[in-house]
Amino acid sequence: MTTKLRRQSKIKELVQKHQIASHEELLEYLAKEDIEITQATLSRDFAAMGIIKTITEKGMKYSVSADETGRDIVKIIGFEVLGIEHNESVVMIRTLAGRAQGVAHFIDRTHIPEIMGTLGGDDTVLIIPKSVKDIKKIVQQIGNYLTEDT
Amino acid sequence: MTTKLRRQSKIKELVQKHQIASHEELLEYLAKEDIEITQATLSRDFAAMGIIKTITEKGMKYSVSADETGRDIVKIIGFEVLGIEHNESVVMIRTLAGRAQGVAHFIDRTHIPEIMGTLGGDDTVLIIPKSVKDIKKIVQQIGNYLTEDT
DNA sequence: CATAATTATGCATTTATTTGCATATTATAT
DNA sequence: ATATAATATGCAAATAAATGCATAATTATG
Repeated sequence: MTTKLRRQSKIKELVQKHQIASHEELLEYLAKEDIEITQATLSRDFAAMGIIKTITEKGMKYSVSADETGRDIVKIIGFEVLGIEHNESVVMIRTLAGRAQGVAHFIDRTHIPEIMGTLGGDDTVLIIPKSVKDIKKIVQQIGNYLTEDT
Repeated sequence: MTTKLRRQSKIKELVQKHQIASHEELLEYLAKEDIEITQATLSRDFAAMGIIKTITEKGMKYSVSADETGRDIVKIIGFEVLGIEHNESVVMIRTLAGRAQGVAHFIDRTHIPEIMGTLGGDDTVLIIPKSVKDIKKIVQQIGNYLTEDT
C-alpha cells in the first residue's frame, strides 16, 4: 500500500472515530500517527475522498459522505464499466460482477434529467429514460461523465 | 481522462469487440486508434485490469474477467471500505453506499477458508465465520488483503 | 525434446502525479 | 461591515508511477 493510500485510509479511520471540525485538528491526529502533510494536501485528499462537513448534535464535523462524491470515484466507475448499450427503449450498462449497484448509485447522483429511474443488478445497470427520445442524450451524458478530465 | 485510463478503456472495448489471441494483435488494433505502446506496457495493463485468456468455440481469446482479478481492484476496495468491525459472532464491513456487493465479491474471491459465507447488502457486508473462534483470524486476513503492497 | 512465439519482469529513463508554498477565496465571528 | 480563521488552488519542485528496453520465463508448436 502506497504512502498516499495508507494516509487516506488513516484519514477515513480518524474522521469516523473522532469529532473533527477543522483541517488543523485532523493534521494533529495524523501527526500523532507519524503522517506529516500540509493543509493543502489534506484539502485535496478531502476532495478526492468525498469527505464533507456535516452537522451533528455536537456541532460541525467532517464525515465520509455515504454517497461518495469524491473526485476519485470516476476512475473507479471507469474501471467497473464494461460497456454501454441501448435498444429502442432502455440503456444498459454492463459492469464487472457485483459492481452494478455502485455504478447505478453513481448514475443516480449525476441527476441526468432525462433519466426516469435506474435499476442495478449484479453486473448490469438498467436505465429507464423518461422518454425513449432521450436515449441517445442519456448515453452521451453518461459518456461525458466517464471521460471528463481527472 | 488521462492517457493511461483512456488507453485502458479502449483496451476493454477492443477486447470485447474482437477475437484477440495475442498481445501483438491487440497492439495492432490500438495502433489503428493512435495508441502506441510496447508489449511490456500492454502486459502490465492486462494484469492491472484482469484481462485473461479464455477458450471459445473459435479458439483462444482475451476477455475481461467477470470476476475482476486485476491488481488494481485492491485500491478500489480500499476506497470503498469504511471500516471492519466484529462482535462475538459475525464480522461486518461497512462500505460506501451501493458498494457492499462489489466488496463481498472481492471477499469471496480471497477464498479465506474460515469464512462460511458472505452477504452483501447496500453498504454493509456481513461475513459469517465457520466458527466464531475464527473471527479474529478473518479480520486479520481481510486486513492483510487490503494493505498488501500495490 | 527443441525451437519459436508469446508473455512477464528488472532496471533505468521518462512521464505523470503529488505535494508544499504562497496566496486567493470562502466561511465564521464580532 | 470588517477582521480573523479556515479552506481551496496555481505553480513549481519533489516524488511516484508508468513506460520502454532488453531479456528472462513461460507457453505453444513442430
